[in-house]
Amino acid sequence: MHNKINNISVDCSILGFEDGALKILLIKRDKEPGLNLWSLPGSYVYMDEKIHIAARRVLNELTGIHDVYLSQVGIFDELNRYPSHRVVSILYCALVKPEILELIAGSHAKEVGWFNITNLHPLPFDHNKMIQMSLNWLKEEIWQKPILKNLLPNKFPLNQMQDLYQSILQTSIDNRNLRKKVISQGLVEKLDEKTKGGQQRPAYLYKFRT
Amino acid sequence: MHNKINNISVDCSILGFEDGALKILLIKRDKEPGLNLWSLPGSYVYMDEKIHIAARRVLNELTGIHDVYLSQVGIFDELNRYPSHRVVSILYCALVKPEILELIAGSHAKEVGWFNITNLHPLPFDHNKMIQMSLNWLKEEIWQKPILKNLLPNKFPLNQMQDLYQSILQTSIDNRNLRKKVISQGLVEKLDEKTKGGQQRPAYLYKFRT
DNA sequence: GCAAAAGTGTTGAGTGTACACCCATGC
DNA sequence: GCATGGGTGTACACTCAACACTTTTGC
Repeated sequence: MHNKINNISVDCSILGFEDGALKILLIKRDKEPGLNLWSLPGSYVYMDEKIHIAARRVLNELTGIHDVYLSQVGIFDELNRYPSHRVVSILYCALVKPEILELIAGSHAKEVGWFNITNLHPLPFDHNKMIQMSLNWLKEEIWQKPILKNLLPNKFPLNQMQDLYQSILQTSIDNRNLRKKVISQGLVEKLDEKTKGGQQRPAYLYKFRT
Repeated sequence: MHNKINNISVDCSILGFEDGALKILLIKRDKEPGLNLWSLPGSYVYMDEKIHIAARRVLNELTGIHDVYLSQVGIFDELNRYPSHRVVSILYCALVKPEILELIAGSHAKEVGWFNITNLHPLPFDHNKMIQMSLNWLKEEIWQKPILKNLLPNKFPLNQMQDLYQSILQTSIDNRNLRKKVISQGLVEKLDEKTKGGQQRPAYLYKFRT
């Protein structure tokens, strides 16, 4: 039924944000080539399956979760990118909220782990390049669409949002300017609620509008 | 030698600008499916060929020309987009200067023709969608990169440039504002030369910088 | 009361947009 | 001299970037 197209695959770069740092989800490969190496999750595309469906399938098999933001970011087609034969891979990037992040780590389908995206060790195939492309894609998208919604909790203090911007852009941002911007643009909305349990002054929580 | 990957193809949307209108190059298909229908030029990708090379090959076979601006714009993967079997197609968009435009029309490799991009008749497969995506892509790129360079002659009056902007964006633009913008940004440079042979006041010619 | 993080305003530069008339040439 | 397209300037609104101190809480 589900014949593979063995020249076309998808790979997923699954990003999350925790403890002020961007993380990526890797799996320990359970087959050759690259057995036991940490790598991006991926799969061949089936003959009767649209490509983005294949990407969702990979995500679901891995996490059991459906409502994750997913976007196509590029094509990798180096002739020798995969050792055994020619495989063209379509790269997808998924963004997951912290609420789901823990859940995924606990899944027992495969051995999975969240890795800090900075100073990541070498991965097999062209997976480091793929991650680099995901980050570049994210940098571009960040000002175009309210995409950070998918990396932040439903309620968050603005400073957490600022940390996220800074992690992605790899620069520091003026807090007054950022606050003014996201509020005046109507991107976020202040709630009647504050953080508690912190060691200092509590912060107002915000949520994304729309 | 050159085995086809028969699930992966490229299609090329080749755009030009002439007589104040955007045009697209179509070929009359010389094989089934769609024999004798006008359509985008395309080809399977070979096993030992990168995808963008396949796109250039299509262009070269058709026109004999090498230095054409070419960019990947999207992937088409509807299950039934091609009648006989599953083919995933990568869409490329090429931009050609008027100097080359005539030349291509005269090539005798295949029956080719330039068509006005507005009110284009229905094309086979998903080719109308592809063209639509090319136009959307062009609209986005137009302010990001000095891409119009590839659609205008080497020397051109600013009003011609304005016509091109307007054709692409499908809106009218204030000429003072546009002139100010492209000059102050250093996008174009005034030459010591004017149009001649026109029926009215000659216009200064400009060229793209870089 | 003090350490630590949260929160807040103003100014200047630059950019985008709206808008209407004179200019140079061919005929 | 007139029709045709070529060319020009100003004023306002908005957006962005730079910059440092006060406030609130937990301990």
